[in-house]
Parts: sequence; C-alpha cells; structure tokens
Amino acid sequence: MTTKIPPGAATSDAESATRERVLLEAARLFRHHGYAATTLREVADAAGIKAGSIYYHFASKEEILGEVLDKGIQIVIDAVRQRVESLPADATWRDRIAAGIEGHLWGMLHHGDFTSANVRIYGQIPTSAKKRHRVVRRAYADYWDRLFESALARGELRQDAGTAVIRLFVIGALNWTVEWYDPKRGSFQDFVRQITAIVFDGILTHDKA
Amino acid sequence: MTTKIPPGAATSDAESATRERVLLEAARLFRHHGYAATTLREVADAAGIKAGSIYYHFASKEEILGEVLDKGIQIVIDAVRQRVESLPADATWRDRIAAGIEGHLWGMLHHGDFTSANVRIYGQIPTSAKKRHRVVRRAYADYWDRLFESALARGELRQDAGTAVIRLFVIGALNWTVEWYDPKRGSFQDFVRQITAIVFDGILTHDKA
DNA sequence: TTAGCTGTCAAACGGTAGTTAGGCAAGGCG
DNA sequence: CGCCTTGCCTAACTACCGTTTGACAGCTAA
Repeated sequence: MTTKIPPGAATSDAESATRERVLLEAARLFRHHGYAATTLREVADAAGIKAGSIYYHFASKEEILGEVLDKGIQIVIDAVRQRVESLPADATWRDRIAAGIEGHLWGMLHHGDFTSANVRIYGQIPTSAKKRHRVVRRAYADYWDRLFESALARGELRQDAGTAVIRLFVIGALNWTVEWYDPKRGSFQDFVRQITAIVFDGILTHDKA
Repeated sequence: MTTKIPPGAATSDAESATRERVLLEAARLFRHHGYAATTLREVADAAGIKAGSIYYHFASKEEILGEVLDKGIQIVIDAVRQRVESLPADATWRDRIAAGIEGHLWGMLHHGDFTSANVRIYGQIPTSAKKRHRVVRRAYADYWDRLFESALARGELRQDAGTAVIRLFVIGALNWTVEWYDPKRGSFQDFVRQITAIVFDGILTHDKA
C-alpha cells in the first residue's frame, strides 16, 4: 500500500509517443475532413494502432478534439507573447503590433494542422465543447485589444474604425492565411513583410509627395 | 407514348417551395454544425417534412451540399459584378475595387448561411465534390486578379507585394467577416466604409503633413 | 519465478446515418 | 367517373461509428 508510485507520473500523463502521434494525425484529419467526418478508425490507422487502442490514451473523441484545439491556440498565443514581450521597453506600438503579427503568422503557418483545425472547426462544435476555449480565446482577444487601444491612445492607429473591428478583421485575415499560404512561393520572412505592409498601410499606393 | 409532357417542366425543376426550404435549412445547419455533423433528418425537420421526402427533391445529401455551395458563391459573384460593371467607364481602379469590396461584403453578409457554409466547408469536402466548383472559384479569382493587376499597371496598387498575395489576403479577410460581423453594432454601409478604409489604407495613421 | 503493470489488439454492441421501397391522399384531366 | 402524376409519409435496410470488454504479450520488480 505504501509503495504507491505516482500512478503514471512520467509516462502515462501526456508524453507518450503514440499519444502525440494520435494528436498529430487527428489534427491533420480534422483539418482536411472536418471533425465529424473523421473517424477514430482513420486516426488510429494513421497513427499505426487500432481504433480501440485510442481509448487507452484518451477518454473520448471529444477529448482529442479538445486537446487539438488547445494546442492550436496555445502555439499561437505563446509565439505572439514571446515576440512582443522581448521588445525593448521603448518600442513603438507599431513595433509591438508588427511583432504580434509575425508571431501569429509563425504559429499559424508552422503548425498548420493544429491551427487550421482550430480556425475551421471552432465555429461548428457544440457549445459544451467551446466553454473551456472561450476563456482562452477571450484572453487572446483582449491581449490584441490592449495592443490596439494603446496604439490608438498614442495616435498610431487610425481613429475612424473601431478597435474591435480592426482586431477582428486583422486576426481573421491572419488566421485565413493558413488556408492559402504556400511556402514554395517565397520565404516566410518575406511573406511576413508583405502581410505586415498590407495590414499597416493598405493595398493602395500613397502619394507621400 | 406520344403524349410525353416534358417530365416536370416548370414545377419539378427547381422552384418548388419545399425544395427551397430544404436548401435554406440545410445551409443554416451546414454553417453551424458542419456538413458531416448535419443529419438529413434534422434538415427535414427544419424544413417541415420527413427525412425520406428529401429524396423526392434531391438525389443525395451531396447534391444538397453542391447546390448550397453553388448558391453561396454565385450570390457573391453576382453582387460583385453588378456593382463593378455599373460604374462609369472612366472610374478609377480604386473605385472599382471599392465597388467589388462592397459587393463581396453585401453578398457574404446578406446570405450568411450560404456563404459561411461555403467558407467553412469547402476545404473539407472530397476532391470529387470540389471539381465543379473549382472552375467557378478560379474564374472569380481571375476577376479580382484583373482588377488588381489593372490597378497595379495604373500605379494605384502597392508594388512591394504580389497581386496574388493581395487578392488572397483581401478576399480571405472579407470572407471571414461573415463569422464575426454583427449588424447590431452599426449599419452595413458604415461597416463597408470601415473595412474598405482598412483594406485601402491600412490600420495605422499616416502623416500626410 | 511470479506478480503486476503497460500498451495493444480482436471482437462485439448499441445507436444512428444515408438511403430505399412501397403506399397513400389530393388534384388535374381524359 | 377512373387514371395518372405530384408530393409526401412510414418503415425498413445496411453500413458504419464511437465505445466497451476481455484477453494477451512484454517488461519490470520483488
């Protein structure tokens, strides 16, 4: 009785290789076929195990979905915060927003299966499954709102559009890049440069003369 | 034998009321729950008939999806062309693009069930079901490419980003507005003004002094 | 060696999905 | 009147899905 080894301390918690494999393949299949259209048998096949074995690692299909969505948004949040918060204290809000855009794009495009699954599926899952993610998403939205409102207070942001509209438009546009970005057409850094330029200054030429 | 009346000339073709109702409810359900997660029994219920009766109007669930997607994209295409082509011959490309943006947004937001279903689902349907739509989508993309390339040739469009990137970014951003636009927060016309301003001139302030 | 745990499998179960078959009421038309 | 078409319904069929159960090989520790 006293020999209680923590019931699965290091192995059964999260870092099993097949467990990760299942998550990865699930994200890929969710992304391309949708959540409901993806069968656990397909996921298992892709992960190299049998359908029933999935239940050794997950309690249900919905739990897999939950983890895939969590991972997708967390990757982006981490990438954004890391870049924004490593800027010098006297950075302009333009610089901070640029760092945020690069972080968001990096997260989106380097973990496309998780982030695209997020973008595509989130609007279609039952309210119960959304509950937990709603908080995280709200916090991320607030983070951007603070960036934009600070920029607005400093006079760096345009004043004839609501910051909520700006945030929704920009984040939505950035999210959708994962659906069409093609790394074969140019480097990631160049892509970020183009997108940032469009977001900051628009698609038209401006007579600065 | 010779009394062959065209087998369902005016009635059975497309304009049955219940048939339209099925399409409408299917679009709404596809939008909110996804294609695979939507049951024909749910669609039938919402349309006020029984599941089996759907097969009097449609050959399969996939045929319903096909018509929903068709309708979604056609609404937008028509709205855009109508607005762009009713401009005077000497309109600037800026004016034409603005008209296109308004048309696209109008189509997206006034038939949200059809257009959102399109945005959300298109990436998740089998290649076979995409075949027919691919052509239409390609033509629509070409239409915008011509707008942008003409604007570029006239020096109205920024030159440091590819026109393909500009089109994908702008159309993607416009498409996504249907997921967050809230008519309660302001008039459609004001919304169009804000979006167009952001797309044209970006989110930052510009010192014109 | 033996006991127990880990990770997997094969096989099944209940539920539900898309689809089909046959019937039935209403109405126009000869 | 009888007939045929239109539009819908009821009831079922088949397939497949998420999930559960019980067993089993391999390993570790005592």
